[in-house]
Amino acid sequence: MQNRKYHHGDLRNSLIEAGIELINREGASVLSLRKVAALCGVSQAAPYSHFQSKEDLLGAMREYVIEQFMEVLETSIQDCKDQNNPRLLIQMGKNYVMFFIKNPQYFTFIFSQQCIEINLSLDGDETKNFPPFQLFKTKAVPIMNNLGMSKARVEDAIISMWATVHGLSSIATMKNVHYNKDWETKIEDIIWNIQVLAV
Amino acid sequence: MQNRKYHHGDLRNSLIEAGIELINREGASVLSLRKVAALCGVSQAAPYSHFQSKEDLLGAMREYVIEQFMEVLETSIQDCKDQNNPRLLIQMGKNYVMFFIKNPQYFTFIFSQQCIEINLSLDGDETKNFPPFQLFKTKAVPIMNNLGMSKARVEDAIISMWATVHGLSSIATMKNVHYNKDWETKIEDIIWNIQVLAV
DNA sequence: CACTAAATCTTATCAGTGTAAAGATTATTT
DNA sequence: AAATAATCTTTACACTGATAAGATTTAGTG
Repeated sequence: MQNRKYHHGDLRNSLIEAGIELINREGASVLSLRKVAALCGVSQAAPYSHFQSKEDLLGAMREYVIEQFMEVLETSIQDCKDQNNPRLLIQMGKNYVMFFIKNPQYFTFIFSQQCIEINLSLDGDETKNFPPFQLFKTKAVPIMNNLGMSKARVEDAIISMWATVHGLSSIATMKNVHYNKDWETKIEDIIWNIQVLAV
Repeated sequence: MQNRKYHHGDLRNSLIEAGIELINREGASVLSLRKVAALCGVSQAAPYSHFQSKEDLLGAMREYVIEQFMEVLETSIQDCKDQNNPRLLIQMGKNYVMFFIKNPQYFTFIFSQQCIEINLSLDGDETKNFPPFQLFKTKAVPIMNNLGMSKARVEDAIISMWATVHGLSSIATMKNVHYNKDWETKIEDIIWNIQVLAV
């Protein structure tokens, strides 16, 4: 990308992508603004024309990753014929975990900083809700209603299921985890232990 | 703690405790060796007489926290009369989550760096296994065997249950999480959604 | 077109960080 | 008591996030 031009042209996006490349290559803990700038061929202070702070760039990178994440989750919905089958939730959970297994650095990157807004209740403000969870909730509520569950139990079950899938992602992306089976084929069995789905 | 003596006397432990105090006060992301040293009243390079690197000190702090964590889990075992009742597992899970709700900084501190060794399989090397998981496994296996489950299903159920509890801790300790109920009274309901326990 | 204002980038420069080296001080061992 | 080891201080270096002042380019206005 290094051009002799004074103006880069698309520096904002380049910084985001360079940052993500560095995270995948070296990990988020050793990421520096200067490395990102160097990778884009600009000076150390150049990023400050597009981002107020390092945290601001990290926030934009996070949004970028979450968008990719959302695309993966949405395909798992479109691939399902019967939108009322609990299997849809399993498939979403599977794709949830597999996304982080395929991109191990992303899990801690997204969740380590505690800047994510989450509304666990069924009612309440959904505008600022963490999009992946918001999507899961939207799909899970009608399916669980369909199974004749009470509102309170639906809420519990949604939290329970998301916690399982989320925790599984956390565990599977740990560096020194020993598991002698293939996650892709096993995840489904593990998620099936949620009582709701076994009905 | 600041003494006029040249030798501190118990600097190694003081550094660990000061570091943990700073984590609880300001968070792990802004922790520096120099602040920890200053809090102990010693020079910036003094920690290097006891720890090879910052990461080395963080490792010792992590062990310290995990010990506290283990004590909490072990009391939940001793408080249970019937060691074969699945309720024991619920109680462990409850204490697992509540420990992190009471110490919100500890979750990311322990798990964000990926230095934890975990063996998910039922057989294999247990010596270097993450002690809290190792303890959970030891207690869960006989209880689940008692329920007449196959070895494969036991393994799945253990991972499933731990993932739920672990994920619940991750979610509950996020900074901007909105939940209009009391965790302490609700956790149990949520964990009960694991199929095994509902048998 | 010329001129101005805004946007973008560079070059210092700063305080704070982890870490290493060399030396000072105290404790331990012989 | 002397020698050795352990502990701590001082100094120094490279790297970091961030700011300020200035250079360069682009966009907008008459």
